[in-house]
Amino acid sequence: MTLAINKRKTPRQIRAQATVEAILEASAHILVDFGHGALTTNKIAERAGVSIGSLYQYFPNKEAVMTELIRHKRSRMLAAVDMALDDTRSDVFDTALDAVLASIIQLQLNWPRLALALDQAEVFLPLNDETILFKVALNGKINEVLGRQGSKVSEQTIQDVVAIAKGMIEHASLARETDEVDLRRRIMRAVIGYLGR
Amino acid sequence: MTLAINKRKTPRQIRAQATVEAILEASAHILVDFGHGALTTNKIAERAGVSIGSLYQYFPNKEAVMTELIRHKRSRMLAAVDMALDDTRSDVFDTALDAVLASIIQLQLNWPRLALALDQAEVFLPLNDETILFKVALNGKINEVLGRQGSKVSEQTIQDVVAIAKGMIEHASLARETDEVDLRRRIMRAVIGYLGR
Amino acid sequence: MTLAINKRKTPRQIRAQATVEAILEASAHILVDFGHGALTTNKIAERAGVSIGSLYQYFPNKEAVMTELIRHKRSRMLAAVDMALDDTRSDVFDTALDAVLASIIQLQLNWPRLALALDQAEVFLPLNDETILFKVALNGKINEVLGRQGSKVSEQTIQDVVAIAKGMIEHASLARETDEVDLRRRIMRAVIGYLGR
Amino acid sequence: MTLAINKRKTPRQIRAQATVEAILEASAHILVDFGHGALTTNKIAERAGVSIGSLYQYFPNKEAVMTELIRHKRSRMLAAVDMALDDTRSDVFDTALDAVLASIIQLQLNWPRLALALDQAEVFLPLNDETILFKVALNGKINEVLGRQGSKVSEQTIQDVVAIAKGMIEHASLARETDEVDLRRRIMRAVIGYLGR
DNA sequence: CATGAATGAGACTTCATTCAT
DNA sequence: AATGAATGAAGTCTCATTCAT
Repeated sequence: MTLAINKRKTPRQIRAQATVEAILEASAHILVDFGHGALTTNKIAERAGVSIGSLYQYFPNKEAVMTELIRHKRSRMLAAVDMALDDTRSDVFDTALDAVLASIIQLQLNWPRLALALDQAEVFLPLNDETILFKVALNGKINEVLGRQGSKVSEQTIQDVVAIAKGMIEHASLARETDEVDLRRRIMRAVIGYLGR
Repeated sequence: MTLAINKRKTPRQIRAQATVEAILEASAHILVDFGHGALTTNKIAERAGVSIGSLYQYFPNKEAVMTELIRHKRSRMLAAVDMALDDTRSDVFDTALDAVLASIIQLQLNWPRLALALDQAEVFLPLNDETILFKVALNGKINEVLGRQGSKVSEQTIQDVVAIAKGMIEHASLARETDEVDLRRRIMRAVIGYLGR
Repeated sequence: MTLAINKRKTPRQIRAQATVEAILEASAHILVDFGHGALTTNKIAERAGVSIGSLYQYFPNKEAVMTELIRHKRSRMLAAVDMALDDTRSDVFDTALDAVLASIIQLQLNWPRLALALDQAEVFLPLNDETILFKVALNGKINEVLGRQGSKVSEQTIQDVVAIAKGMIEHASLARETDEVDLRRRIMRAVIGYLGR
Repeated sequence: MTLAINKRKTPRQIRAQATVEAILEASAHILVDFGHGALTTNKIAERAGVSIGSLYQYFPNKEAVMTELIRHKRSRMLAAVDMALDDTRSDVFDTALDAVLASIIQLQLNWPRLALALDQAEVFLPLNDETILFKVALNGKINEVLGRQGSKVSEQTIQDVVAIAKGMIEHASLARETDEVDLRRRIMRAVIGYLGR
């Protein structure tokens, strides 16, 4: 039992992993193509090429699928921000912020419909521990970026910066903007303006 | 005309008008108390103290109830902005912007749950003519405010300002902020910063 | 009370009569334009320019409206047959049959959709006394026509002749035939052939 | 292909096939026992000993159940006519017509109420491709029968023969006739008389 | 484990009919 | 009488979930 923990995945586990991913991918596609209202467990299973019974083998209920989708999105976002921070050779504030914004924007504008759908779904889900943890983690990273500016920033400031960026990125998604560079420039302007130089 | 599109029948008697209002009020309460997922026509009718048949006498379907709710919210918002602009004796930019923000914030923080629920619902509804008209009208008013600053502003700028304010207000709603004055101050800072002096 | 029975209709009665007729006419139009499935009491009242309450003033229920429509159709049919028989100067069998068929065909092909709809409705209604009386009356008249042929005819023969004519006329309705003369000729052929000269 | 049009899902397991048959049988029984107006999806499912969900697993809507019933009836009719034609050793016209009539009459008088109900339902359904194909197929077979008479017959003649037979058989159904032999004799008389030797 | 048939609560909606005004 | 607002039983259909095979 315990011995197996760190062992390479058995074929069974590999297949299970593939099934889970097929289900998540199918869900994302349905959200993108037909919207939230068309996301039913039967359609997900069908599109994933899996039986409905199998879906319930891996997810206790429909909400769990959505939750997992959101979890993935959050992971990608945190990872993207981390990578942006690592990539940033200089510790210059502007460069770091720019890099972080670029990574987030890219994430959102890549599949704007999916991103918007997940944004919506997030509101449906109860404000659970996981959500709080994510926000704490993200705010921590943003804090790190803003810290490079020199002065200390308050929690409120961090939240405001996130709110500003989120508002502008979501609007860009809805407006089907595609010019990521321009969007980033405008968000930079808003954030820096807000921070008051 | 436009108003009648989603109506099945225009109430002629006072009683009918009361029924329509009861339905809308009940819908708002359910949204606030239990959220979007609990909003069913039967529950609405029950809470409104009205038969399900009466609901369908005045609304062709469930979506129409939501639409009407959104329509009301938009009307209130435009009216509030108008009033803010009228009230502003001076033509000073800052004062006008402050007044407009105050009125909008007040609307949103008054019933934050309802406002958030309607924000969500708005995304579900297709971007129909009515939505476009509302955005044009709102942007026009914001343009008027920003114009008092002296220089001309682009459509993009207007949209960005709206996006910034919307993002910050929605975040405040979610965070259950209650200090409207502070929120307004921070939004002012972001907007003025974005506009660049 | 009793004194009034034979008096000229009062204005009130005249208005009532007009309402009843408006209702029946509206029903016929709806049947013709939208079919049986679209015939609802509210639509009837609306199209008749009458309130739903008034409809129920004159008809105890929806079925009664249909029944009255069928009653009218039957009256027209019996009257048409009577007239055809009266008009026929000669007592020659062929001429009489031809005249009767002409009148019935004309009735059916005039508003084929209404006629078909009423044919259908007839089957829905229970086989009541009125229906039996109508059939007896019609068969009596057909018997009279067939009698002019010389020999006596059985009840079975009468029914068969009616069935043949009804089958052919209904098919002509469905097939949207318009050549009444040709249809009559073919029915004559079938009936005379059946009677065996 | 054509068969699948109104099907939601083709049953793969024996259990599923049984469900579909139970639904159709229940529908037929309800039509026979209570008539068209009592045929509701809930009653069908209940009588079939199946959940309402199962009904909708195999039929997209209520109309599809009726359609399938009619489809079955048509299949039985075409098969019966084919068998009658095959059985008829001699190519004598009278014998062939007699055999065909016998098979059709037998079908209709077997469950007269069901047959009548389906006749009615047929009129409700739009004259779709399937209906046209059926009529063409049936007329083709009748043409074959009539052709054995020697002379060529027109399309009009075929239709008239079908209309005569249909009219008489339906009347026999309604009149609860049970003497199939006599009915066949009378129809033969009408058809042969119409054809005029 | 996988499959997919089956389930059934419950959502939306219609429409014949009633009744206060 | 006329009006039309209101009623609510009942019908159609969906979809998350279970369970026998």
